[in-house]
Amino acid sequence: MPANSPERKERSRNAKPRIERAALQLFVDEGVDAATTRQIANQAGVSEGALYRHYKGKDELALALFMETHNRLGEMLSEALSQPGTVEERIHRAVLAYCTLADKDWLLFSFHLVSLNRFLPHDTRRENDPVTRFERILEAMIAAGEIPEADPALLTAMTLGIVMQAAQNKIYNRLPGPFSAHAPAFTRAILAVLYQK
Amino acid sequence: MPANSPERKERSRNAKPRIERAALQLFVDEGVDAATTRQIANQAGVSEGALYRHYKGKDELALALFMETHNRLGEMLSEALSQPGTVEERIHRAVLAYCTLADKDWLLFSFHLVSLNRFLPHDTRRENDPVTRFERILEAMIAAGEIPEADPALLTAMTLGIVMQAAQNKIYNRLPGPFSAHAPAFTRAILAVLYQK
DNA sequence: TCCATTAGTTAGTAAGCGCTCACTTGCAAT
DNA sequence: ATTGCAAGTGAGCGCTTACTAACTAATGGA
Repeated sequence: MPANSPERKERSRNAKPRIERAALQLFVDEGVDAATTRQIANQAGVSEGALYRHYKGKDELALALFMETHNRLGEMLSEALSQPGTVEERIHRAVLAYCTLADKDWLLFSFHLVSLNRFLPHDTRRENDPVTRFERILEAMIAAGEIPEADPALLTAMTLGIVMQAAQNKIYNRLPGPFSAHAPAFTRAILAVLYQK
Repeated sequence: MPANSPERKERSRNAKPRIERAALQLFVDEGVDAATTRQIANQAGVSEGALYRHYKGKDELALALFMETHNRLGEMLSEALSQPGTVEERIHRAVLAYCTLADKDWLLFSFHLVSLNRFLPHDTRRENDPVTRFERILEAMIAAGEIPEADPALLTAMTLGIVMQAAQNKIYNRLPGPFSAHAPAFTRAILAVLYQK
């Protein structure tokens, strides 16, 4: 043991991103409640207190990570669908945007998907979340006679389900490869449902 | 205060079902982890210890409630799909079975749906769960030439998504009325995806 | 009627949790 | 060099939680 290196303490830098990645992994694997702040800190190679330099607490951390995807998703969907073009083109743009977002950071995306039940309030009608926005677009398409008459809420559920359940199954390792590889299939399936009968 | 009724202790009967209903409600509303044993007992009008007469602990209670739906679902799906008939008839039977199960006890069904992420292990290939069973049926249909060639895993995800996302949206009060009211629409949409292009 | 068994109650405990706080460290501006 | 501040540390605190144990009440068959 050299006398000139007496117990150097290793102090870590860039704690914030390391905490976020560790938290995401644990939140997805164990669930937000089951993942403890100590686990997160250990996994991040950081002390527990560091978490509270950047977030008010565990809940705020989880919410911030969720909202990162949620807000971005809302924007991307709105933009993809409101741009001009045929129904086919607009749907395809939306599907592609969703898939690309998923592939860009699969862990962050997974967390959003498995946490929807926790963060979306169960009763109130939200006005601006991705689902509601999508429903409004379908309503407009029906009103414009671009797709056949149908219940917009039901159409929304079914078509979103096509893509979202596929993502769920990918989390369970039921679908290999990048998610966007299936984008054309999703688009075709959605159109088949929209134009059905 | 009458002297002949000195502090009658009200002891409750039928604790087990009362505990189960209270637990379901709290599990769905707050999440399994957030719902405490005390909350469950209070909501059930029962003492906390009563829970442990019937279940080893909170986790076992939650798992039992989940499995009640999960196993039954596997059976119903298998039966509906393996009975003889056209593809249309078999799919419609399966959809109807799912919807009927949902309507018969919506709370129990909701709990199953929102808890899939907690109870389905994330990595292993399960051999006999409802999703895998459904995928095998689709494989067989493709092999028999009853539906066009396609990736069975992807078809499974997309078609299940049609119904399951609709159920999710019903939990969020986005779809009014009984769930089975939409069964014909589900069947049509699924067939549109299966026969697509 | 008696007693064995099941079902429900109550008070309590140990463990684990999120979070705080006094402290240290490195960097940037002066 | 000096200093101010943002960032990181980790022991420990207060509180909640799931669970237990000793007890009591009801049930039903011999």
